[in-house]
Amino acid sequence: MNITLKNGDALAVEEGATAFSAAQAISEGLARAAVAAKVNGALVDLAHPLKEGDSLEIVTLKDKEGLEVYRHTCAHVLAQALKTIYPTCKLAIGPVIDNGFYYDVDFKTPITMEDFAKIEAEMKKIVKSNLPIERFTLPREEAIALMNKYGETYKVELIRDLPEDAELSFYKQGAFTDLCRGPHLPSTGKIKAFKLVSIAGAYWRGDEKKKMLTRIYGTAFAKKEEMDEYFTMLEEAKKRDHIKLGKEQKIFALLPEGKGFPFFLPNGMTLKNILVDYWRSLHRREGYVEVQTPIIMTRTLWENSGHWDHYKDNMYTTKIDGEDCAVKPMNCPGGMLVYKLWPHSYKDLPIRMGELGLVHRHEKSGQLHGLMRVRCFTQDDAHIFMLPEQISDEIKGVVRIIDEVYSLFGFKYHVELSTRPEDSMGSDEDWENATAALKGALDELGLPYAVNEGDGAFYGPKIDFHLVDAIGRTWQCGTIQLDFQMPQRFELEYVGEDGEKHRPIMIHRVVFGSIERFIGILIEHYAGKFPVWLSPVQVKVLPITDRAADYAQSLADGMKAMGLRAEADLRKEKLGRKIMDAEIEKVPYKLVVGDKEVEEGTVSVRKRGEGDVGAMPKEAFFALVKRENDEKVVF
RNA sequence: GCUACUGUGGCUCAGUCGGUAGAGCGGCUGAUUCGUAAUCAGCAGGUCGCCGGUUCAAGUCCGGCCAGUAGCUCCA
Repeated sequence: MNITLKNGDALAVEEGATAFSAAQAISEGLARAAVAAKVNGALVDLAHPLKEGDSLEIVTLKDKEGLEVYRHTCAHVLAQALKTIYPTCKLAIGPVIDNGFYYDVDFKTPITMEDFAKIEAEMKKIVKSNLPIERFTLPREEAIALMNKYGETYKVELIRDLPEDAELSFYKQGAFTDLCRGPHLPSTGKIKAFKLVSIAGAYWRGDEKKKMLTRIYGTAFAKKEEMDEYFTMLEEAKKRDHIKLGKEQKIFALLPEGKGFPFFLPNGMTLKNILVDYWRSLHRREGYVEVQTPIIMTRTLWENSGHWDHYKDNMYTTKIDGEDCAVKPMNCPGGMLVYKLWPHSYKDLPIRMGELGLVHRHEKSGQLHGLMRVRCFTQDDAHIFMLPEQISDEIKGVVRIIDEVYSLFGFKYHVELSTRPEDSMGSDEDWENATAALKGALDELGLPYAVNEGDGAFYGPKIDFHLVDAIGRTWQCGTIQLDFQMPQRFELEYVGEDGEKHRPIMIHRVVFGSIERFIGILIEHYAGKFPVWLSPVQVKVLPITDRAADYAQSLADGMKAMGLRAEADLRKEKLGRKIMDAEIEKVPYKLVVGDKEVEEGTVSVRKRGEGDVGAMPKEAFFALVKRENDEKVVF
């Protein structure tokens, strides 16, 4: 019989062939590398039988899905090891995640990371015995009976919650059987490199009202070297931790007196102001105006905007002269009020109204994390009011800005479209139109995107931008949200060409997202080594002796006069010490000046990451730094 | 908020079986004027997160609270 391979070739295989035997027919090497297969597009086990006309793709560890199958099997090996060592533990779920896998387990007595060695040893034993992994299915009642027999009450609950007609598949390796959709490796011996990573509490089914189980995280890689690389990356991420660097480089401070409310120190403020200045000049160029609306406004406003209904748990409230008020968690209602101050003509639209708005949100205490998750932050917000026919151009304009900004910092990014969440307001029709409008703009731009069902804002669907940092982690920053609700609730209007009143369309958008968080991301992205244009101190002048002090100071002053950020280190320390301190501060340029430089009017330049790069006339150096500062050079 | 872990001078950390607190860096003072990652000496600085308990005795053991960290849930 014939099957079609992924590349369109036909392959003749015997009756009763499986994905594995087909792989063998192609080459023994491919069969060895195979971990799973895709038959007619669906990921299946290698033992999956083929029938006439099937299309087949062999999945190896080089494929994302292949690695997932591999890790999933590793999760089962973990589960088997746990059941061997702790026969009374109950298994919940054991899925694959981005960098590995986990298994949620209910232990009679809790375990700790100290037990990992013992568990890993048992896992190694299972891998070494190279147990074949077999799939079988059972009718619902028999499946429940089997899991009850093993005391797996969580699995029983899972089965009961599956749809009536769902196929219940099990995977058996040695004496261990687990409910699982699969697919899996053909045998446990295929696993080469794995490690248990950490342990944490996790609610059964993610519900904080349900029991907390023990989650054991692990990871697995095709080769030991790849795993080592991964752990090296984690170490690197640890070194870049913005909380650590933010403290070392005196960028921000977190104090118990303001839990979740960061203090910005002089260096951090320099950084923040640079970003804000850049943001302002960019938005001026793009035809935005800027407003500032109050931080505290009356409860009635928040009721009108819908925030009171949908967001009040996260809002700080207060009373002023007996009137209920709330601190803004979002800027939009203020923006609506500004729009309504005077009548608008269709000729005025679009109005692009920016606001660097300080918002406060009561996040749960356990959620707070450095600058990444705080209780007050500055959104680089803007509301664009427009005619229906302007939607596409405006969205494209915002996408262009976001692209320009992220590229400036050397970020790559990907895009997601988030649709209507359960807790939301507005008619289905509005939501469909809004979602279609966003989709249309993305399609016209040819931007690839993933759809994130149910993850939109309560007032409208959104396009999210996830940027990828220097070590491959992703962060959600920019969003574009289309909103039919606010204009209705606030009865926004413009007078059209026909002399009639119409309702404008509105989008909310942010580029940085939160400036505070963006700074956190930048710290980790650059590992604290900011490019010249972002560095709080760009140049440090280091006189070797007191005789060069005046010259050093004049150099620093000269650069300051040019709008650069320079300092002279006039301490009575040896040069080595001054260099070390400036290196620790991660200053991009150090200028060593001694008698020779004073006499010649030169500077000896030491560049961050490169060391001594030789002497040059001071004017030449000034021009060089000035250019780097103005060009916003990224490295 | 939940679970686990952590909390010792400004910072990084040591402190054994409960016996009354230690280092380095930083700061201050003095000396040193030196060419590409730590000059030397002296001095000051701590209710060991807070409150309570056990004990002749608590940084150390127990309980509560506060704060932080890793996750869960949520989210920019």
